[in-house]
Formats: sequence, C-alpha cells, structure tokens
Amino acid sequence: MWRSGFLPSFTSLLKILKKWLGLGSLVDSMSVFEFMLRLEYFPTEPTLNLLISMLSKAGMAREAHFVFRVLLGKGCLKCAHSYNPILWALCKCGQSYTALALLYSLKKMGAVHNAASYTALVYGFSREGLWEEAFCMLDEMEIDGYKPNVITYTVIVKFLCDEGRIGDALDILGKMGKEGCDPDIVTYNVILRELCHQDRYVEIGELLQVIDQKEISPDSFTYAALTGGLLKRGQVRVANKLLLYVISAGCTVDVAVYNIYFHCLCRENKSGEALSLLQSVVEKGLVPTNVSYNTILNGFCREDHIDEALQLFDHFEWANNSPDVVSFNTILSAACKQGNSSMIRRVLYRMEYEGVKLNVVSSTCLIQYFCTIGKISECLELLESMIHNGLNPTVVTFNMLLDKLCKNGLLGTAHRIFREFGNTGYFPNTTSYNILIHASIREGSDSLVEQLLRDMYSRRLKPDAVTYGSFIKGLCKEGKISVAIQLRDQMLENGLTPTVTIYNTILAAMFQRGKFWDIVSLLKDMTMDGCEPNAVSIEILKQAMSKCWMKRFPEVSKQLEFVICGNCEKETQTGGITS
DNA sequence: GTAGGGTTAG
Repeated sequence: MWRSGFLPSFTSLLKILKKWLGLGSLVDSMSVFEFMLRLEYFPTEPTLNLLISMLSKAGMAREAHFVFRVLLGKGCLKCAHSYNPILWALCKCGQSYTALALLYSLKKMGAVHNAASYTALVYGFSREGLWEEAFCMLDEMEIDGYKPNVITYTVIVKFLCDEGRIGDALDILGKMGKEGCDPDIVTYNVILRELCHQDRYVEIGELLQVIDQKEISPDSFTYAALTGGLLKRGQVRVANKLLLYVISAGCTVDVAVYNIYFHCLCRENKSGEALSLLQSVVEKGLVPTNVSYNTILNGFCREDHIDEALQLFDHFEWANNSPDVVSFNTILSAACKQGNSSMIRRVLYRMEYEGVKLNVVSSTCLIQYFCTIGKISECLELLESMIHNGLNPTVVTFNMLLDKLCKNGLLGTAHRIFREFGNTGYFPNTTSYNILIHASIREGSDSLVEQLLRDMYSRRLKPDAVTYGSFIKGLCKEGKISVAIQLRDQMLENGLTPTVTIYNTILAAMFQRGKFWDIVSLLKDMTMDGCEPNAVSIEILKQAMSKCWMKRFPEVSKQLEFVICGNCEKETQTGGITS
C-alpha cells in the first residue's frame, strides 16, 4: 500500500499495533512500531508502555530499551512505572551494567526512581554474583532515601542461597529483624529450600517453628521448597511421606507440588502409579502442565519403557496443545543413552514435523550418543556445528564430552578440547578439572596432574570432595595409605566432608594390606565425621572380620563385629530424618 | 499497573 503511494493512516496503523499486542505477537508488534516510526507516527503513550512491558516480560530487553528511548525522545514523562520493567528485564538477562547506565542516565534527566528501580539492580548484580556492586547499590538506595524492603532483601537472600552461602543469607535475615523489616513467607521459603539442599534438618525444624510462632501460613511454595529440596538430596522416601501428609491433611497444594509428587513416584520406579495419580487428580480439577507430563515421560524412560513414553505423547492433553523441547529431549536423551538409533531418528523426525527446534540439550544428547557408539570424529563435528549455528555449548556439554573422551582412553584429545575452549568464563568449572585429573591419575601422568592443579588454582577454583576422592583413590592404589589419610584431614580442614565412598576406598586399601587395626581406627573417624557406613563398607568389614577370625585376631574381630551388627540394627529401623 | 519464592530434559 505504502509502496504504491498510499499512506496508511495513523489510526489504522495504531489499530494494527494494538491488535498484534492483544494477540501477544511481539515480533509483529515491533515491525508495525518500526514502520510507524519511518512514517514519523508516534504511537500513543499507553500503547508504548504496554509494548515496553510486554517486551520486558518476554525478556526482549534490548527492544524494550529501544522503544523506551523513542518515548523519551518524544519528551514523555519519565515515570518509574514505565521504565522499571526494562530495568528488570535487563537485570534478568545478565545485562545489569546496561541497566545501571540506564538508571543513571534517567536520574540525570530528572526521573524519580522508586524502591523497585533499585531492587532491580540489586537483583541483577546478585544474580551475576557481582556482590560488591549489589551491596553498593543497596547503599546507594539508602543514600537516595529509599529503605530496602522485604523484596530487596529477599532477592539478596535468594542469590546467596543459590551460591550455597546459607550463613550469609541467615545474617541478612538477622539484619532484617534488626531493621524492623519482617521476612515474609517468600523469604523463609528461599531459606528452607537451601537448608534442605545442605541436609540441615535441625535448622529446618527451628525455622518452621519461627514461621509457626509468627502465624505465617506455609503455602504451595513452602511445600515445593521442602519436598523439592529433599528430592534433590535423594531423600525420596522422606519427601514422599511429607507430600502424602500435606495432601491428606487437606493443605492447598498446586500443580507444582503435584509435579514433585509425580517425580518422587517415578524415582521409586512407580511411573505407572504416577500416571494413574495424574489421571485421578485431573478428574478432580487439577490442570496439569507440560512439567507434569514431562516428569512422567521421564519416569517411563528411566524404567526403560521408551516406546510407551512415545505412545503417551499422543494421549496427553498438552498445555498449549503440544509437547515442548523438554518433552522431546526426555525421550531423545533416553534413546541416546541406549544407543537406540531408530528411536533417535523417530524423535528427530517428530521434532521437525512439530516445528520444535533442537536446543543445546538436544545436541548434547546427540554428542553423547556418538561418543557411546565410539564415533569420536562425529562428536567433534557436532560440537563445531553447534558453535557455528549459535547453539553455544554449555559447561555440561563440554564436561560430558571430556568425560566420554577420557573413558575412551583419549585423554590427549580431551586435553586439547579443554585448552581450545577453556576460556569462556563458564567453562571450565571444578567438574571439568575433576574429569581430567581423574583420568590423568589413572594414566599415571603426574606432570599433567600437577599442571591441572596449578591451572585450577590460578582460576580460583577450589578442589571439592570429588577432586580429593580421585587423589585418595590414586594414593590408595599405590599403597600410600597414610598420605591418603593426610589428604582426608586436609579436606576436613578445608570444610569438606569426606564421603562414604572416600572412606570405602581407604577401608578397602587397608583391608588389602592387612591393616586391620587401622580399619577399626578409621571407623571411629567416620563416626566422628557423622559418616554412616553403607552396604559397600559393611561388605569390606565383613571380609575383614572373617580374615581376622582366621588369623586369630579376636580383639579386632570383635570390634568389627560390633560395628557390623550395629549397622544391621539401624537398617531395620526407619530413617532418622523422618521424625 | 511496576519488584522477590517452588516443579521437567543434557
């Protein structure tokens, strides 16, 4: 119309823009908006505010920023309500410094911020782990006359918890109390979740009491935080019990809580039961989400019923009417692990048919498949093509590849990949080093181990329990048990708890070398560290006991028997944490 | 009409 010389009217274009906004199509809205600008038509302020808000919510911060600048250029009122969504959108997608620049430029132009504007920046900086900047913003907020409120503090608490810094998070909680800014259920939920992740059950009990005393009602998020946290720590039975209790007590629970319940059932190999439960709660009015379906699909795959999982695809009533990329990846991942090429083809075909694009997870699964069937060159080609197509591999992609290469005896290739790509900020992490160090120790390549350790420290990455485990295993293999024990001590000094696997490694080495008294003494250490012997430990102890009996070491034999029997009794009781 | 929390795939 325009090219033929007709000028669309302002009203007609504004109508089209509003129509697209109403339909939620942001790409089309932006096209109309840009077209209007070319004709020097300025949409009305409420429409632009709506566009900014929708773009921001969709994470299209750059576009939102662009529209806002147009609004500014028009001399529109610089009101926090219109630009706060942009600040938040920028801060949520890792562009906190852009948000900061915007905040300052608006201030210069005379805009009046509010608490939410500063909170956005506090959110962005803490999310990116830029703690100095985050606390600086908190100070600036106060200097400008705004007291941080419960939301501001909750943001900080949340990201401290995400970094596992529960102590610092609890300090903030104390600070809130002193300033008369009462934490609410959201704050408590965040902390409860992280306490679960760290197995700090006593403190969970104490915090739940505080919540109760303050007469704050737990909500669906509370139940999800607790049970989801427990599930992540592998406490499936406890999580299950708690869910049953909450549901049977008639507490209001939403679909996310049910999703965790489905997950629990699937983890106990009861995905059929999870499916029946889903059907029965749907009849009672629960609206399932794709997460509900995907969780159950994953359960079927875990139990090796990929075909049934694929059949379920057609029976589910998907939210938004179609399975999403996670649904497909669930099946794809299972097929790749099995090396099931025909299933992989079926999934890929269906993805194409349904218009679902492969993402970084899908590609990582395929790389894993090629590694599994030994086609290493295809793996590396796929990695290259991912990068070429803008599907940036994540640290998980790289670590998976390194692990597979090392397991295929290709430490050299793994190390080459590591050197070539290891400067991206997110890669390598401690796990990457653990993989390479483990392989280097196994292959007896001491110089590489040393180099990796130096490199690791230079990146300010710290060895974790897995790193120590590798070293201890290597030392035990060489019979250097006392050095292994020294490393165990060093772990404790660095605040790391030796795992039962580490203890088992040392126990096994002691057994092989006939150091039975040392076994008894190590068992005492385990008790002191709060580390329970598991089935593997008990097996080693039983063997040691019978050897001692044959060699007529009655004293050691008796002590071992004592430990073994004590653990058998514990097995028959229910788990301690349930109470 | 602005801002914080939980659940799925590698």
